[in-house]
Amino acid sequence: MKLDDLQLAVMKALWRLGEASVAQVRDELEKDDRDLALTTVGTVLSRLEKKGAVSHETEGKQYIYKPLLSEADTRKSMLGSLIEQFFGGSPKALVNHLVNEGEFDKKEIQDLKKLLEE
Amino acid sequence: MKLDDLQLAVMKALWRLGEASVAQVRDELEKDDRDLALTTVGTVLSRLEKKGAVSHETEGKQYIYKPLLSEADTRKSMLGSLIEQFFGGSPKALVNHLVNEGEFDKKEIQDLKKLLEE
DNA sequence: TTATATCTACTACGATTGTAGTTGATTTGT
DNA sequence: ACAAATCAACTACAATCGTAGTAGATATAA
Repeated sequence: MKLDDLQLAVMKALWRLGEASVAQVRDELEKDDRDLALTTVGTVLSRLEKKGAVSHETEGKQYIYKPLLSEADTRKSMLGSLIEQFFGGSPKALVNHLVNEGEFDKKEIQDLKKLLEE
Repeated sequence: MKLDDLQLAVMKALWRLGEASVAQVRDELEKDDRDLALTTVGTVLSRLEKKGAVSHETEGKQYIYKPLLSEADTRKSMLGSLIEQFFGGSPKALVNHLVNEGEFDKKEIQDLKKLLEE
C-alpha cells in the first residue's frame, strides 16, 4: 500500500479520530494547516476506499469512514521500505547513521543505552 | 526534493556509477531487475534534470549525466521526513520503535551498545 | 409542506508518472 | 562517401493525484 502526502494526511486525521464523517476529517485536517474543500476531502476518502485503506458505513445521510490500515502497520511498512532502500535492509545501519549524524544528545544516549539493557 | 520510485532507482544507479551515459544507467538498472527501454531511462533523466536532481554534459553525441543530489542528502531528507511524519520528529522514538518491534538480535544489541559508548 | 441547508456522487482539469515509439542527427565501419 | 548503428528530442498515452465545482438526494426548520 502506497500513500502519497495528502492521502497520508487524511489517514493520520482518521487515525486520530478513530472514525469520522467527511466534515470531521476536513476539520481535523485544518489543524494540520490543510485547508481543503469538503469535496476534496470526500474525493480523497473515496479514492482511499477504492484502494482498501478505509471503509465507510452510512449513518443517516452521512458517511462515516474508518481506517482499515492501522497507523502501526503503515509506519512499519514505510520504515521498512526506507531501511530497504537506504540502509541495505539493516535497521542497525539506520541507527548507526543516526548516531553518526549526531542526532542524539547525551541524555538520549543514556536513555537508549538503558533501553538496550532488556 | 521529492523522488518517486523510479526516479530514486535512477538516482541510485547514478550514485553507484558516479556519472554515466543513458545506456550505462539503463544497464545498471538492469542489475536491480528494472528492465527499461533506453528511451524510458532518457525520459526519466531529463525529468530529473528539469527538477535539478542531475545535470549533464555532452560528450560526443552522448549525454553524460551526473547527480547533483548526493545520496547522503537524499537519505537524510527522506529519513527526516519519515521521522517527522511518524515519530513526532524524534529520532529516539524511532529507535525505540525498532527495539520494541524486535528488529535486533542479541549481537546487534551488543554492537549498538558499544556504538553508544562514544 | 415547502424552502433551505447538508452531504455524497459524478465530473473535470492540469500536473506528474511510468512507459515507450518515432524521428532526426551524428558517428562509425567499409 | 554511403550505409548502418547509436543516441537524444519530441510526442504520446494511460494512470494517479491534488483540487474543487455541480448536481442531485435527503434531512430539517418554519
